Amino acid sequence: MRRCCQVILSPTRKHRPRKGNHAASCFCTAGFGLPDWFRNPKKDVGSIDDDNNNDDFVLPITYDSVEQRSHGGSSRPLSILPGCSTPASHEDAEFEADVDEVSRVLSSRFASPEAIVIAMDCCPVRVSARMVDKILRRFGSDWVAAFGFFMWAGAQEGYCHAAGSYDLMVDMLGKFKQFDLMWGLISQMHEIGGLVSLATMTKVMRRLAGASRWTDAIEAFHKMDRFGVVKDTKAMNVLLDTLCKERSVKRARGVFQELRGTVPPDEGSFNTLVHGWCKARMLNEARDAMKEMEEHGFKPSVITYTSLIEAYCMEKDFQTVYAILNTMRSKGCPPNVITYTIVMHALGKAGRTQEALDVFDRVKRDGCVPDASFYNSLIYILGRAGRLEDANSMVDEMCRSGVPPNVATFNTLISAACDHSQAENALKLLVKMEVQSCKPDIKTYTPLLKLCCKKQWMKILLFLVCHMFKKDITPDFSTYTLLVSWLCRNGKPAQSCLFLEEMVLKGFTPKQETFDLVMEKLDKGNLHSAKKKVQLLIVQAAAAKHTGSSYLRKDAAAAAQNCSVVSNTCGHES
DNA sequence: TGAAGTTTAA
Repeated sequence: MRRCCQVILSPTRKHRPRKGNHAASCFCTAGFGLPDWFRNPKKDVGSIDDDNNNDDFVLPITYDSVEQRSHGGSSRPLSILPGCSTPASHEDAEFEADVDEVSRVLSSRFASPEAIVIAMDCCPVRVSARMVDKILRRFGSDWVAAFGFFMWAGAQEGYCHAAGSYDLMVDMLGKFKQFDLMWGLISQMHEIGGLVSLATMTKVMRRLAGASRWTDAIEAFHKMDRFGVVKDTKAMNVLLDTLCKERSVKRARGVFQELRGTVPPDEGSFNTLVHGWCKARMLNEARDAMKEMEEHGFKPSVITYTSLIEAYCMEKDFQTVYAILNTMRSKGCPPNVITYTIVMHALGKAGRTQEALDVFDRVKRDGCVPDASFYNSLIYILGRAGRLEDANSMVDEMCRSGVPPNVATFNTLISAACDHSQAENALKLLVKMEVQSCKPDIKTYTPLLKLCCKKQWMKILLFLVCHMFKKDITPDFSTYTLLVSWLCRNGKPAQSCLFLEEMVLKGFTPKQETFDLVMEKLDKGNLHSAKKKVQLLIVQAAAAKHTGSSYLRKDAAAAAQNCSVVSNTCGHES
């Protein structure tokens, strides 16, 4: 029997959502909704296992509200459904409608930012800094859409981009390695009138170094006075920190030696270097930097010692760690909550759970006040040791101590619950976040997505993906990679292709092994037409990577039309 | 995000 597995990825004419009823067109008829067990938590979690006779799987194609059809229009369930909130005022409602309208336009794949500018011209919305901010964040993993919108918005009468919006766009172009466009924007900012700040140049330097263009990052520092940004100690420290954090502490030392005659270093400059050497696990150099620090008249501080302690923690040399702690106390530079967090965490990770918990007592004895990160680390250790109840009760202790749990707290708990296959508890925590107005991030979803892939819970996976979109959290490169490979390994190769195509269309270049894995599984499943499509994707991705051009989508969009993992049937074809 | 610490995952 031919099993039909409809996979729709991006909007085609046929599936283009109609205005005003986008929600219903988000999903194919087979239905995606809040799972029953979720509204009825008493139901056995085992029953959420996806019914395998329902393979319809469609990614959300708009960012509009997901419809409430799963509620049957009656009482509102305990819901983390996106789109439930009602705008506070008429103005808010108008804003939300405009944002949805822009999102609808941008969600159709365009060949270039210029094509978006043209398409946007029939979009009657009111541009504001708030809207630009919202759209840039929402399309944070789609630079073509974001930049097209940004150019269009900047050309609207009565509106000028704020410096902060420019910085956001600069950062995004840098994130996607569109450095020519990035520099073009910087020039524009400068010509308009002094909009380039150290904040702007910080993003430039960090993105360049992040792309292993260390020399360009240093060059950017040298030429920043052309844009009216002063090359002072603060600016130098940013460059040093950037180089250290982006795997090039030796270049940082070079820059430091070169600049020392013109830019006076401060305590921060030395601490940055010490930390850089420590992270690179080059302890002799770290100690040398500490000596040099003292020669310059700066005493090593709690920050300096903490960096050193962290390095010995990485070496699992706890004897030296305890010795440094004693030195600190004797020198009148006692460890603080950050120092203790590092030590406790390292002990926990090394499996020395009890010793780690003893640090908690020491902290209290020292009169040191635990903060959220400290508690989060403690929760992580308890979760790792399988003590989930203790981990959860730690949240109560946090609240009692006046330290409210934050995203990382929930993420840690959710991750621990998922690790122990406690899906229901994990999802309850997601609800609790919503109730406590704690905004989830990508790390909130990753363990949940992983669990869904493992268990083949396709409906819940889709539910979560929609929930993410509504919260303006789009999968990043590693999340896409993980979704593709997990689905593949867990018997859902067709669904895996969806994410693979989405990934390529968004301008990410999947790793060769990701392609290889998908091809292998499609081969095994005799999914020949899907295989052809993936072969096309490989070509597209390679072409996009090679040209690095902003027009990569011209091919991608055209290929998507033909290749159509879009509105297509990948069944067994033999 | 960024002079030190916590959460994903290969």
